Amino acid sequence: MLLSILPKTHFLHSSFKKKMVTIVASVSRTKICSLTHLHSSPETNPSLFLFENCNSMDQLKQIHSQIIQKGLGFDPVLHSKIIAFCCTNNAGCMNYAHYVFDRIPEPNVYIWNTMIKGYSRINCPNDAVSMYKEMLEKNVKPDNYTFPFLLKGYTSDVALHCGKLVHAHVCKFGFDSNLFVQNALMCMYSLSGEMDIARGVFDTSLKTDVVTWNVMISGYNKSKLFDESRKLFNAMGKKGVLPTSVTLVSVLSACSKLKDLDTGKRAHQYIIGGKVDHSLILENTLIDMYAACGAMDVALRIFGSMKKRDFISWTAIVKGFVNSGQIDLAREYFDQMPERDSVSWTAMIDGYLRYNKFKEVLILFREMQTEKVKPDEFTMVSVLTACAQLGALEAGEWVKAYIEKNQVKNDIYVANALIDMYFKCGNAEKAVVVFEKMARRDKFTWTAMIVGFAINGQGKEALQMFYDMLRASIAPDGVTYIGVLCACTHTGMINEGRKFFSSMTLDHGIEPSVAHYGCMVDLLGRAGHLTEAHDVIKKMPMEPNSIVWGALFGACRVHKNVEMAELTAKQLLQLEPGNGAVYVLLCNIYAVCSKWENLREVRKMMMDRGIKKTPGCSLIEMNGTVHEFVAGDQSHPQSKEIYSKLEEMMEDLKLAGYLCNTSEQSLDIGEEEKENALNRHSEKLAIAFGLIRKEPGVTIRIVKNLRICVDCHHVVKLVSRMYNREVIVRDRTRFHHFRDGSCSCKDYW
DNA sequence: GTAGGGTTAG
Repeated sequence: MLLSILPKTHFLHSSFKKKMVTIVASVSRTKICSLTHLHSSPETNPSLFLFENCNSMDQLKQIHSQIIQKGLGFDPVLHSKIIAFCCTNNAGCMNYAHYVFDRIPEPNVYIWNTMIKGYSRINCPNDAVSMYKEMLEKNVKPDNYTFPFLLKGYTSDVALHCGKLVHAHVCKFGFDSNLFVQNALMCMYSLSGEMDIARGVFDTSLKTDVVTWNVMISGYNKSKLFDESRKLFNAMGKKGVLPTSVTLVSVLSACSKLKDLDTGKRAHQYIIGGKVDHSLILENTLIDMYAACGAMDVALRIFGSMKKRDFISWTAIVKGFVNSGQIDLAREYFDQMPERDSVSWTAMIDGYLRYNKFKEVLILFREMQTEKVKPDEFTMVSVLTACAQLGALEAGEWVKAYIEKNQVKNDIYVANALIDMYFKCGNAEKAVVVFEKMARRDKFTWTAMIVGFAINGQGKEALQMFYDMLRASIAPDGVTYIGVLCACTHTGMINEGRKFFSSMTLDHGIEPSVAHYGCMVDLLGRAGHLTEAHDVIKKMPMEPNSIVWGALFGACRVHKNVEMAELTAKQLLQLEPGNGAVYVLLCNIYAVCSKWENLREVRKMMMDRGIKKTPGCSLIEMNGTVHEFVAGDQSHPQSKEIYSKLEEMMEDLKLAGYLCNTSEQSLDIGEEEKENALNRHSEKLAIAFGLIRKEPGVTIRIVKNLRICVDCHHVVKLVSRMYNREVIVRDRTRFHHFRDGSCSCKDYW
């Protein structure tokens, strides 16, 4: 457009140098070119000087127009200069470059290269590829510069799609032994995750330099093959190739992931020895490595001696304290940070998540918003996981809406976390909606669906998912099979469970872990096959842990088998002498079988050993806030109302024929007292609170830390019918969906 | 006349 309205060019002026000075003065307020510069210049093509200080497209266009005015419009060197500016300068514009390019009758390979480089630089690999193709069509042969420029702009998609073809061209045109081209090829293969091919190029290259090694090491890091990175670092040491700071950054990052303090220290030695340049990035990776390896003293020393720190330095320290379990210290440093980006916030949020401080996660997330830091997809995964753990559906829904409204990157991790959140909040329907909308599904997606259906008592759907997964050619892993076995357990599918247990090894080569044996014991035990379950324990190739024995123990309680319970309890207490739950469960069993003498013994044992039972605790969410109740809790601000509602509720139930089931009460006390204690169970308090505060017809959702007791289970069933209220209780192992007087678990839990 | 490599989080 601009060029078409420019005046026609005339002839070459004799006093060209003088004229150019006038041009410079007139075309721009910025003095592009100084007089001294001009005086010391060659007479041949003085307009080249104009480009030296040009720093905007505006200036470039004016220079261009003057060039045309002066009749230099056909000078190939000046064209190259214009294109080079557009293709390499930050202010450059590729559309303008292409415009000029199209007006060159026969561009040489240098100009083609520059155009390719330009498109790569602005991350338009497809345009770069088009240029390359056009160049071949015009019979211009690529040279050794062409391929590094072309490959530089590749994204992983383009690399996967046409990387190998370009590699073939490299060989065809005879550049496969050019060092720069080889390095570019390796870099391209690393990008598409094809490290084996990258390694092939590396191994066959006759000439290498330190960049070659750096490309390979960072490539292995990209593919999370940190052990290979370390091996290459060792190998380059043996070959006498000196690492640069780039090498060390990659190697230290790998050491951080591998928690390899020894290699990390060796890398550090190069820095101490002054063999490489210091940089902020290098210091940050050093801190990260020491912090990840638990050497917080060294990490802090480096941190303290740094002249300049950025939020990555601070975040590395916060993360280090999180790793070492010092969450309060992590918070102290976090609070002191002069600046925090979303990564810093996520590090702290993730810290709370890892130490099961889920409420703190939500609080911190809210704070993050008041500070106007935009959360990213990593933050969302952590927050959604916390919502899942809390069973906080409202908060989870809010996060989902936030993601959509703020266009946070909705990747496969976020979708997987959403599925998990919905299932752990007892909402299978919405989990399915997320699942169906996903463009890509991985092993974790399918496993989340299988486990999700399983814990929600939808065994058939879980197994259907498993078959769909196999049909989609996604290989299951050990965790997938935990879900499959769990689905069989929760719905009493014993034969299917047996079948899957053997097929996991036979068909998929997955060796059962202790957890899988635990599932089998649970499956058989719950169904009443106590002896067979015990046989599984006896025959398993590894030492049974407390979870395995615990599964059998639970089965003994359900099936009232005192003898095996005692045998199991003995094993359990050997493994975990301080586990209060075992004593409590043993008391329960004695109570169910009215063995009061034994019960008293166990209680005495508990007293002597100072063992306390884990207090039952129930959570209920109200308008995004999580309320927590423990048995007999009176700390809630609405406590009075809650207790009177609870009393009213129990009266209503009694009128409807409810009889208190105190059989599981281990206390050797009077019936009335037992009943009283039962009535104060945390889930009953939470339900009473829910009935007061939640509108009629709104589902009441409760999350309990322990297994729901027989009496509470019975009560909730009646509540669901009498008040026409859907109640969903998530206990330690699974969900109970109560509707119209019955429970999804079919009383099998 | 033009080339290549790096840090933090699931």
